[in-house]
Amino acid sequence: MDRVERANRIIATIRDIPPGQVASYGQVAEMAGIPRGARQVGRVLRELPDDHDVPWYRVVQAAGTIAFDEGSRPFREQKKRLAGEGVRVVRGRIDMRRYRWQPDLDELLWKPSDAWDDA
DNA sequence: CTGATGACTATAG
DNA sequence: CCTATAGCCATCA
Repeated sequence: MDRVERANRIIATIRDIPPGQVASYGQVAEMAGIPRGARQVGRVLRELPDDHDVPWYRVVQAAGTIAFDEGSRPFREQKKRLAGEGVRVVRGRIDMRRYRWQPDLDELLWKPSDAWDDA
């Protein structure tokens, strides 16, 4: 797997994060098939072209904090975009128990009938 | 090859 | 909550 492919998988994973939900750098890496690649995720995001439409703001640190310095331009931008989707940043933190992207749970919520078939 | 660098993370005090 | 420390790993000088 070369650099380009890793980047593509990371980008693809981030695109899959549903609006109103977030994922940590480490989570994105793991889901992209790159264990312990949190820093690589940050690198990819940092190197995206200016015009991209990747939902970068849905990626936050594992603790629920925004990776940029509080008060910085990107920090405010990210907080603003998240707020636009209903993700609140309270006292500098996002409640991960509530907003963390959980693919398994999403599936249950989206097509519950399938999961209940055998009942 | 070596060392420095991060949009990172986990743990300990 | 904060700092320090130690892992982590691709990339670059």
